Amino acid sequence: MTDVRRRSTKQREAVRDALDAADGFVSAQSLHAAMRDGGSTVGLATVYRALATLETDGVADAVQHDGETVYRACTPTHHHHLICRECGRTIELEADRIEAWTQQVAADHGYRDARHTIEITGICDRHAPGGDA
Amino acid sequence: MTDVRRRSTKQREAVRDALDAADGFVSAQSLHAAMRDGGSTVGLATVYRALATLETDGVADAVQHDGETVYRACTPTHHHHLICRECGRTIELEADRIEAWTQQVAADHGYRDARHTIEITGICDRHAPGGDA
DNA sequence: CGCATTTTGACAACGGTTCTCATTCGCGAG
DNA sequence: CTCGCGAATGAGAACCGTTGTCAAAATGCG
Repeated sequence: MTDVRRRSTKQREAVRDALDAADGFVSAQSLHAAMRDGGSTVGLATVYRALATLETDGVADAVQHDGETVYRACTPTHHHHLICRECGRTIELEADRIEAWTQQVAADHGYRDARHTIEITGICDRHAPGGDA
Repeated sequence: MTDVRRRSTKQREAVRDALDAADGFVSAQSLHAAMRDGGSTVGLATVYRALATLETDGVADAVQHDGETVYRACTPTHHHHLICRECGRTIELEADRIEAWTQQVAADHGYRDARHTIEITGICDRHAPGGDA
């Protein structure tokens, strides 16, 4: 399952570079825009495809955000995110306890090959307490 | 924040009923189809709106599934889900430890009003181990 | 080099969700 | 009970992110 026949193309590399250069999470569209802005002529569909393969390869991290799929170059270690609902500032979290817990829970119920998604959102301290609903 | 001016309409009740009657998670579209199938004339947009308010009211649970938002009548207590990737069979989970952990982590980083999303997926034991990738 | 195969790019098509807006309905006031 | 205001509805268009199509170009192996 890991030996996917895959050619190396400059487009895919370009997407990967752009993703590395991006600060936090970016959507396929904005990444495409940024690339085009930087002189690249890569097509939108290609960006989508590249991002998908990048995720499959474990190089990119995909998260659903408000109906949009946002990607991010991810560190090799498994982690989760703490995201500010106001500004999108993201902090990476690692918690072995939680990893263990999810595996345990899945196993307890007879579920194999457990994966999990954990996202914590909040309002970070850079925002005045009275400013929002 | 909890006193949203809200009228009670038969449409919303119908949606709520339909959601209660549904087995597991259902999309707005399929719920609408089921309702129409059952003689209701509620519009699709209304189903979307009702589902949204239902979620706001804590009566329904929304989960993203493959680009679709699926809803489910949920128990009043906060919980998460363990979902089979093969058949969609769902088990509700409750874990105070995890709740506490998320709050703690958010607070540690100066994030207020923390919310979280936790989904665990796996392959449940009703499926033969050798059948899939 | 030559060929089989993969990948690309432009754009159409798709699907889910949201918006628009005139009409209807709920519900409190009189 | 009736009136009236504003929320809720419904039909369909509009939106938007994403995926499919398909001919042309690129890749890499022999």
